[in-house]
Amino acid sequence: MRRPTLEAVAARAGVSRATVSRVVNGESTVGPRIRESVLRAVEELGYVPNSAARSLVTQRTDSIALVVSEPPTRVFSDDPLFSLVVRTAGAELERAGKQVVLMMAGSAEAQARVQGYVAGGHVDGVMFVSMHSSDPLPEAILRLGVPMVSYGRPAVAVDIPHADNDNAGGAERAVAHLLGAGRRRIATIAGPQDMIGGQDRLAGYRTALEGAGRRPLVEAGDFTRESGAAAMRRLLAAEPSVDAVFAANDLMAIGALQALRQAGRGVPGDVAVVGFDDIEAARFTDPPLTTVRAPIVEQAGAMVRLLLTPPADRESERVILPTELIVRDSA
Amino acid sequence: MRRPTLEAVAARAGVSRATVSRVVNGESTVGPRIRESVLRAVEELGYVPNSAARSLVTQRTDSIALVVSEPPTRVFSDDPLFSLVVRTAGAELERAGKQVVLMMAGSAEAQARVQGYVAGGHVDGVMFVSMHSSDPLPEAILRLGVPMVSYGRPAVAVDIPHADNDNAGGAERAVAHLLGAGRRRIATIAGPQDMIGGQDRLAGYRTALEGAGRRPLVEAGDFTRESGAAAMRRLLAAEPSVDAVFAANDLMAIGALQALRQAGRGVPGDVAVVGFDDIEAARFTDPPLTTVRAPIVEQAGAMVRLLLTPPADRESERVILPTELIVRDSA
DNA sequence: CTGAAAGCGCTTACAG
DNA sequence: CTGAAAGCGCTTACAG
Repeated sequence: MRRPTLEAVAARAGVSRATVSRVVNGESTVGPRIRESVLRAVEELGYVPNSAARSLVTQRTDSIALVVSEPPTRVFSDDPLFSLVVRTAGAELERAGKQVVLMMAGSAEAQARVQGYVAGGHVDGVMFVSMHSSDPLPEAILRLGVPMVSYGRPAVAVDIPHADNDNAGGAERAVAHLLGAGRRRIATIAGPQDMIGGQDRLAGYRTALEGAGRRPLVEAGDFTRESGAAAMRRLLAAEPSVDAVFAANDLMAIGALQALRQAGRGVPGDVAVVGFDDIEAARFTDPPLTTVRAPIVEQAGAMVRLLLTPPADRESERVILPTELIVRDSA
Repeated sequence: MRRPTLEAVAARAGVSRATVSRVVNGESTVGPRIRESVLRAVEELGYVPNSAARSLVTQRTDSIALVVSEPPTRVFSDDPLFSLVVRTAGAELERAGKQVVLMMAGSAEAQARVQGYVAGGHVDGVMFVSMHSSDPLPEAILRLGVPMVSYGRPAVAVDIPHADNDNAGGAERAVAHLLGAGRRRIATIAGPQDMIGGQDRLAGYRTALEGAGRRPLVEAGDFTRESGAAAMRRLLAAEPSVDAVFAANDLMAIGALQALRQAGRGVPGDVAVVGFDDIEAARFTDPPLTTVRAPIVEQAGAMVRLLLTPPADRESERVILPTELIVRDSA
């Protein structure tokens, strides 16, 4: 079942291939009669342009790579961040007539594959999600001259247009809330320090605490529930007097909630808990989680728009979205 | 910064384009000296084949479309099923040298786009995730003659190779567990009935209940936490004596847990709750959720292998994976 | 407004 | 084992 070609349509409509091409691509310089009959032939034959042929001559692919740089450990975690970013960006890109090629880049092998793919001219641009500071891809793609953008400020030295949110400010506000409620020993469960989100949220925590003349108390996690629970247990062991904890994301806050419950500590009575992200699960914990809302959907949209806008037309190479404290019952 | 072509490599190595092509594609019929010098030229020039040109002549694309057929309402839900399936399938496909093109098909417009894309010869195969019974795509793609597979038994009349899990059996086992624990009034929060998972899990519930001579009590949800909470409230209002509920997925079970908490009912004391899927969140609820484990990762892997295996070499066109009851504290 | 022709960068029979 | 040549299905100056 061979697909019909331009040639076939031309023959059927009794015109040249050039004319069919013009009609198919919506050029206005074709007479109405002819356009009409070409359209009919296209319809009858069920013609759809062969994209490989088209992209060979136009040097465009209308495809964008969405690169998720997560190591295997986190690949099977169920952080909703990925679904949300991937699906929002995907839908927006599709609306713009672009296709989304999803690429995992969590190992050196996978990174090499991504690089080869981009070098092979498969895509017109690349979007980075969840970048780590050791990621060699941005540098490599910069050399290839392919446009790129990043979800969040890049964790590497390469300067990449990006959409971020005010991670540090959000963290500061969370801690200020805890301080304002009279909490004295405020700990944090920090995220991975090779990621911007992890770094900035920790920085915000430190700023707020130090501004109040208090000493920081930090345990690190890796953004999974499991690691949040483990960090909370360490915190409880190291500093039994802890009466509040700011977790760098909601998943870790959920883990902390569980560890607290198992240790017999009441929330927020004994220990107040604040998360970050405001994922849907935050409304269903017991007690419902106070958290900092990260505008994930908006941020993904902004990133896509950045990539779709030619550099000359961009108002700015970076957009920073505000975060907002959502007070529920856990703090 | 034009990328080097075959031509350039050939010139540099002092051989014909045909020879370079053979070396690049790993054919064994090239003399070692020549191969050596071609490889050197490739290296020096940083040559990477242009995939559009290659696919124009080979008629292959080495790309696979992963079609997620969710309507907007669920697009922004954070069901981890999608991340898991998308990322597992993606990683496996990449390992096989295929690229994954992610496509959302939640509206008629989006469906048309997918169809056009597949018709345009962009992909060698398509994988359906989360299919609804009204989906016109399987039929359309069948006509195009492009190979396809489905995650779960297809919800449409088209016969598609697929990897499924034993949804009905799992549901039966869940209800049997409840019956065995002496529960008398066992309700279910069913999933969408235009999806196979929703249908089969409800069927399993009915089979088990009727086998025990009990009357079914059904409220429907749409697989979101919110809908699970709402269904639980309706159940409580309609039948205050309900002492157990089987939710067709964990997210709805989590919603039910919240509604029960708000209604002052103890779990499992007053009402036992069983979910389905065993997503990571199930281990972090209060109390931890008893649920039926769906082998999501294995199922995604099986689906990929099905697509990658030529029809003639397949042992079967459908693989059904077992489910397992995971007993925690909620039932 | 329409067409003839060149060319995008590869692969693959076909000769030798 | 290697090369000359045709051809994959399009688009786009260039003429007219």
